[in-house]
Amino acid sequence: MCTRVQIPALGDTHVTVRGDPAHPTTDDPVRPMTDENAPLQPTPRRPRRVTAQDVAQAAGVSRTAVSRAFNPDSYLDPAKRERVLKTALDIGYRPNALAASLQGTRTGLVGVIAGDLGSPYDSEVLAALVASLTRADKWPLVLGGPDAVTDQAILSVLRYPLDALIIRGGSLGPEITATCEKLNIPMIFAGRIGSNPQADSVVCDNRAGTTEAVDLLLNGGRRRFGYLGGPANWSSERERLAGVVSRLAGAGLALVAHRHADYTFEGGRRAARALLDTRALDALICGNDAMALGALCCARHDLGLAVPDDLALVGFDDIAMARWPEYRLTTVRNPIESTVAAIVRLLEMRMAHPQRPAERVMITPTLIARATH
Amino acid sequence: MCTRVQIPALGDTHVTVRGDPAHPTTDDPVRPMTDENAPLQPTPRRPRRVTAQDVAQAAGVSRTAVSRAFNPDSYLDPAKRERVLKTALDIGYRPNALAASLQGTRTGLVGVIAGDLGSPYDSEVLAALVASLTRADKWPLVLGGPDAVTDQAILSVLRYPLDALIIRGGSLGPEITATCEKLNIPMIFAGRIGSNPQADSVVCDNRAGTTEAVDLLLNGGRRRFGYLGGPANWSSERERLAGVVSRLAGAGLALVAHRHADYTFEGGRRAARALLDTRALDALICGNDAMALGALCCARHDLGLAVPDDLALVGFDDIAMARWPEYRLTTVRNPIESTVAAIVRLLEMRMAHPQRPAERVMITPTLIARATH
DNA sequence: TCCAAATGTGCACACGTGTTCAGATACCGG
DNA sequence: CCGGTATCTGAACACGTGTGCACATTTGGA
Repeated sequence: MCTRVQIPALGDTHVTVRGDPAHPTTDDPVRPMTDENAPLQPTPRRPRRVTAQDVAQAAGVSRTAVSRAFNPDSYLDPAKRERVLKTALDIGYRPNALAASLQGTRTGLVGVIAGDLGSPYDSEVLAALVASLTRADKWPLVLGGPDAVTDQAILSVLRYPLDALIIRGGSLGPEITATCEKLNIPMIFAGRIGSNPQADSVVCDNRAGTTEAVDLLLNGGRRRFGYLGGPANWSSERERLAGVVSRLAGAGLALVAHRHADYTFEGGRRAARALLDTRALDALICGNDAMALGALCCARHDLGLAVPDDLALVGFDDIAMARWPEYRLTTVRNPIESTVAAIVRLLEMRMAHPQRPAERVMITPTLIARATH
Repeated sequence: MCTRVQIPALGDTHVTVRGDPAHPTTDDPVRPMTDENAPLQPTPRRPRRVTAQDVAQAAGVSRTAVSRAFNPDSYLDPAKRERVLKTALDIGYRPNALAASLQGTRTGLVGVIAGDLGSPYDSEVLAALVASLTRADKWPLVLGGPDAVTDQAILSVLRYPLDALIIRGGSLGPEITATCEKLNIPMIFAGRIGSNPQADSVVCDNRAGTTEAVDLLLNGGRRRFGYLGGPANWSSERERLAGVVSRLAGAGLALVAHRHADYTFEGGRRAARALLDTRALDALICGNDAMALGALCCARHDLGLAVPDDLALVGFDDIAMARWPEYRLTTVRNPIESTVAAIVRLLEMRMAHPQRPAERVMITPTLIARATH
């Protein structure tokens, strides 16, 4: 009953505002019946939004003038423009970016595929990326979370006319890539070699990173190396491993032990246990910091090893916690700021020159020596 | 002159594109000239997208049929539907969700204001929220990062017809709230009392949380309490403080010391130093876990205090690191899963019943006793 | 005073989609 | 074979915006 009264009221403003979409009133006789099974109607339509037409009417100008008032490039009498903007503010009008995008303008929407967001490093990157995109007037449509980044989900998000798609984490089926290309949505890969080399990408020089780590430990006199990596099928992971192996080979050494886990603290802790139980190692290099911290925890608490005396430990990424006094983890910094800056730069270049050849930015990691080596 | 030439050329391909996307060749005679001052043209238009019309042409059906093929509610001959979907897949067509939303359908876009994303708890909540929204077929437009959530940014994002706006962190100017209401965009507040009580909100029972923490410490024989809080103007912060103060008062006690910091590890560490230097406390309650960990670090390393023997320490939130063996922080869990579930539920209810009265969900935190009390 | 140039404005179209409505086609009983 | 009905389909409109083009108005100079 209450709603009955309210809806015509709404419809009333509705009617006066526009020409005459008399829908609501025509529907009314039916409403009382449908009210009960309201849940049945699948999705109630979005309530009407204030439009440029409304502003025009309120300000006594043409709709065109309203449009021009909001676009600095178009000409409009300054006084009139001010008046329009004033009344727009009053009645709470915002130009509908979606309707505008039908004209061929950019949408400003950028898809961001963020992976499972489980690891602290991923979270830090996402935070920095979101902040940078916001500053660059690009609005990130974020896809992420454990098991949430399915092909289905990506296809759904591709229904929106995105200016670009940033892939950082998660893997992309080939049909997704193909769809993107057909839809003319440029892709920017970050963190892993782009599966198709004709897309922009930002990659870390993973080999150089772990090579440097091995060097540090060799100089420290370590000889019996272990490696604790992430999922073996990730290309970045393979590169990190390759850096370790090849540098060791250069010194006439080979890995004593070697294992893959899931890039998490707990996973690292468990895998480290299996790796260290034999006490055959004096150095352990980890594929990321979360696992390195897990390994550190394992060494200290589960096995009673002294770090770095009994065991040297090096991580990868340099997450915030690696700096914390409890850990002071020696690690290879995978610099977030430069990575994000590179992504945004590639994005802006791509927007400005859609046809330019793909660029690949290589980020050089730096060794951060702290207290675990 | 150059632009003069280019515009007809563009218009030309534009027309022919339907059948023949001959862009490059037609443009070619002009390109060499425009290439030089290409940066001058402000924003090149978004390249054309495959449309339903293209599919219709390719499949030899009407555009209407294509539309129907993608909407299960509309009727279409099954064989024809299949053929349409097939060719759509071939040429990589996806219905344009934005154009569709002009019809009044929901956009599926949800704004998420995530605050500065500095704290681990915020990141964890964001990750969980993004994942849940993805599963609920809602696509989050995330705004966050230090200094990135300005009123200007929020107004920008309001140009998109959002189905709803989720505010968790950051503060909202009153004019933003007003604009949202005028635009008919429902708001859902999480983590703090909604500034306007007629909006949906999910709040944690902060008072109950810190009350329970004080109880635990009182039972443990502590008497000289300190409190280390976050920014004093946050309502959630005030409630946590109030819980401490009032429970202490109930026991005939008062806070010995009391300080505000910025909710970060380092901030907590510094503030704890100032707070603990006098050694007048035997219990310290912190407004969140990050600061509690900082305080723990300070107690152990900077001051050489034994925790919990010299000092009991309790945090708030229960972030992942609180569980780590290095810390084993006793804390008040601010449950992420229930919070996010509540947000999504409120969102779905609001979508289904736009006119329903505002609901406020209270989340009850639970004390997690670990090793610092 | 008159004309050309400059300035300001509104009409009308386009964008890509969902949906209504009337018309076309197939089916079936008489 | 005919008429009625159920099934299927395409033309046309609406959604909210940007913009080219033509027209209206003002300005300046001779």
